[in-house]
Amino acid sequence: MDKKYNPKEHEEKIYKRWEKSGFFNPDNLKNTEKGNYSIALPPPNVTGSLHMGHALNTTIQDIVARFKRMRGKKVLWLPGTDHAGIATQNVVEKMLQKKGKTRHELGREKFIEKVWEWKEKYGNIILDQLKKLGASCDWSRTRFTLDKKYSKAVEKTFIHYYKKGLIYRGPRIVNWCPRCSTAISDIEIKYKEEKGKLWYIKYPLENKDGFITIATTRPETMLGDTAIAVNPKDKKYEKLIGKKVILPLAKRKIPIISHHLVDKDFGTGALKITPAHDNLDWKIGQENNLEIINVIGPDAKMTKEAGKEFKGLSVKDARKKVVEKLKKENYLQKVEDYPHKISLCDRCSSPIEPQISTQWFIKMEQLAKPAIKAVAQKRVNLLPKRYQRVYLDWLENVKDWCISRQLWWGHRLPVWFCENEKNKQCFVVSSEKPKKCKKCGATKFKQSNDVLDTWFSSALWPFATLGWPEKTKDLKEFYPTSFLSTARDIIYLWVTRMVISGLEFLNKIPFKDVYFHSTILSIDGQRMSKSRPKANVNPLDMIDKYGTDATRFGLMYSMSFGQQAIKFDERNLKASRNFINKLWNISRFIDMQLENKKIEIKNIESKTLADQWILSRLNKVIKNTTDNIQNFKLGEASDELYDFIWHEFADWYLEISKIQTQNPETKNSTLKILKLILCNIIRLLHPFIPFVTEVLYSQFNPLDELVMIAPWPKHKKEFQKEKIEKEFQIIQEIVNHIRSEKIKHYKIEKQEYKKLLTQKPKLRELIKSLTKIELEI
RNA sequence: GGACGGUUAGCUCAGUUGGCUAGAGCGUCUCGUUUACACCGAGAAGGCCGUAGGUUCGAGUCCUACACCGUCCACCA
Repeated sequence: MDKKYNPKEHEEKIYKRWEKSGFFNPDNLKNTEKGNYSIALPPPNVTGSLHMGHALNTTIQDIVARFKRMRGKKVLWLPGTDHAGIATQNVVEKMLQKKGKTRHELGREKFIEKVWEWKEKYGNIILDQLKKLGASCDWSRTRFTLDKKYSKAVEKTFIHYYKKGLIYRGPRIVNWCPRCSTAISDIEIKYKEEKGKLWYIKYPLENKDGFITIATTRPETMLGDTAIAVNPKDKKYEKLIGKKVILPLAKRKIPIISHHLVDKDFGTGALKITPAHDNLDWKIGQENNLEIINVIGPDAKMTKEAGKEFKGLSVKDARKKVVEKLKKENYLQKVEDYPHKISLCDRCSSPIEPQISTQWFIKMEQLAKPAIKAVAQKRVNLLPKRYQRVYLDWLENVKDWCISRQLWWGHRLPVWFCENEKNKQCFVVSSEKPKKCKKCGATKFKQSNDVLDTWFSSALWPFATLGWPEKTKDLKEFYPTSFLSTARDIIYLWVTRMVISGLEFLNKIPFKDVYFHSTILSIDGQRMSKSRPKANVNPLDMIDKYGTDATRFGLMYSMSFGQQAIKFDERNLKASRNFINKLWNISRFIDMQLENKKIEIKNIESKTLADQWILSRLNKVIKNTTDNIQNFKLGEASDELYDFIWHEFADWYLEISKIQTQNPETKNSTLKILKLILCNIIRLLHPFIPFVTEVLYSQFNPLDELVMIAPWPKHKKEFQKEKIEKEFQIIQEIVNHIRSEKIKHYKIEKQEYKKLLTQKPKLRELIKSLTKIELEI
């Protein structure tokens, strides 16, 4: 064995050995009478490249998968990727842009071809990166959300909801991203604080002197105002309700109405209503039958409704011009600085323009109910516990979900519009092109141009990957899945919707335990992002520098169960690399001690206090590690293993073993115990640091066996002895004391210590050997 | 505005049901090449456990308020 462990020499070879063994595929596992255990890998986007979050999440899942495999479960960890509608389309569009082309020039079919080409070339990079992390996924079952079978499942789902009356279509105000030119759902928006202004604008009252002042952050939208609203309880405006004002610039007459949602304490307490470009205004507009005037188009430019002089201007320019004119015409009362949040597209960071557009929605209230129940009744176990509240709060107040997107890359809606001059709104919902429309008699059809929200298909991941809607063997064996590990920022986007669809289509929860892991931040406490390359740590660089095992262990070592964020500290990886090297050298030492002798770990005799102590400690550690992994407390488990192996086994027992092997009476029993402990810790560590433990396992097992499927250590209670541990602690205390005081002669004072050393005179010898000091009792 | 996290050694973090003489890794300092390991060993220094109250024989741990940092939610125009 080399003096140092060099990960690069082993990792690739070991991974190939695992793949060759076939044991990533549950069908090849033997002795799996303990039942099935399945995990669906949260599918990374095809556009994704490995970041720290993936490294963390993959490690967590791999530890659980390997642990369960060693515990005799038939483990399936199913991998795959997500087509990631907007994200992927954007990437390919950008690529085309560099060549000076747009997707529209190419046309839909050609463009989709291009995206597929891109996907074939780059889409699996991330999966290869997961392999570098040691992921024990069954790659033979890899799925993609746009696979033919998967797409069938998506279609079936849509048709099912439609037939149930849960899907409807209609004009609504939606979050419109002008850059992606599509609608997006409420949860695909992010917010950014901006130093804005609050403009106070006077709206003159009709036929009267005087005016009502409103405050707005978006003066350009006033061109589309169709009312002013005040709170019905607001006394200062009481008498004005029902009156009319003249809208400045446009010179339209618009009514003053009342609505309880108007905050009388904000601004002047009067709110201008632009139903076409604001959520609240839309709502108030609907309830009051207000006219809708679209002044901003889907391209974020002013429309002709905005008036001749504004038409074609960008929102920004229109704002400038509107403000100038208001000032000139003396409508502007004042301007205040006003920091506020603007909404941005989560994918491309363009400002969202609320727009009225015809979209498809799914009614959520009824669907949410069983999903609420499942978690409230703990059939789905969300961990850490506090996230149950987060999950429930959202579902209890859930809004309808806009599922249509004006993109090309994705699952096209199984909706066929009738090509009929008279009725352009008539359509048939069907997986195949229909022959004839029963409603309007049309025989010619055109499929809807919209595709479904990416998350609509992701919602089916736990079962569509297993072959649903067909009743496959896999579905029967591995659904519901056992465990989901994911980031908490997709609770709403993904987790809730998987629970909903699992219950709707299979009448069973999609997973038993859900663990929301910590978010990895850079060491300055900021989110890692591409815009700050220095703070953004690439896991592959870490693997290169410290090896995969150290990267994995370092992540686990920095983690603790409930915590929300981890400030990534490279020092933990370094410490882990050193720990792995320590393990390597412990093994090397034992290997040398064994002198190629075949020592069977049978009939263990513990002849000394140290023997009994280390066996007691080992068994306690086996128990705790097992419990901790079972409860997903992987940080706690790795901490304990680190401490036990380094500071108990190596620092104490190994040193004592050097003395014990000098004595023919204790030599053999000591060697046996050394080997026994080592074999156990190799197994306990395997889920965490799979590569080095596999190498070491081969070193001590000449047979071509893999630790990957070796049985998990059993906790033997009879070895665990409190009294022995206490006695050994006394020895440690005495030795530590002697060392710290650097004394040459030591007199034992404590009665308890005297008693022990009188009872067991050999311990005096031991202390002497460890400290080279004569004891006086 | 609401909800949830965090605040413990110079840095990054552990501290279960209240018993702590508050721990680890890194860093600093002092020794050290002895049957594995200098990616090592032995040791040392370093803490009013965010602030202020309260409960208790006893509080880092429980309660209340506040401050700062962070995350999520909301129809703050």
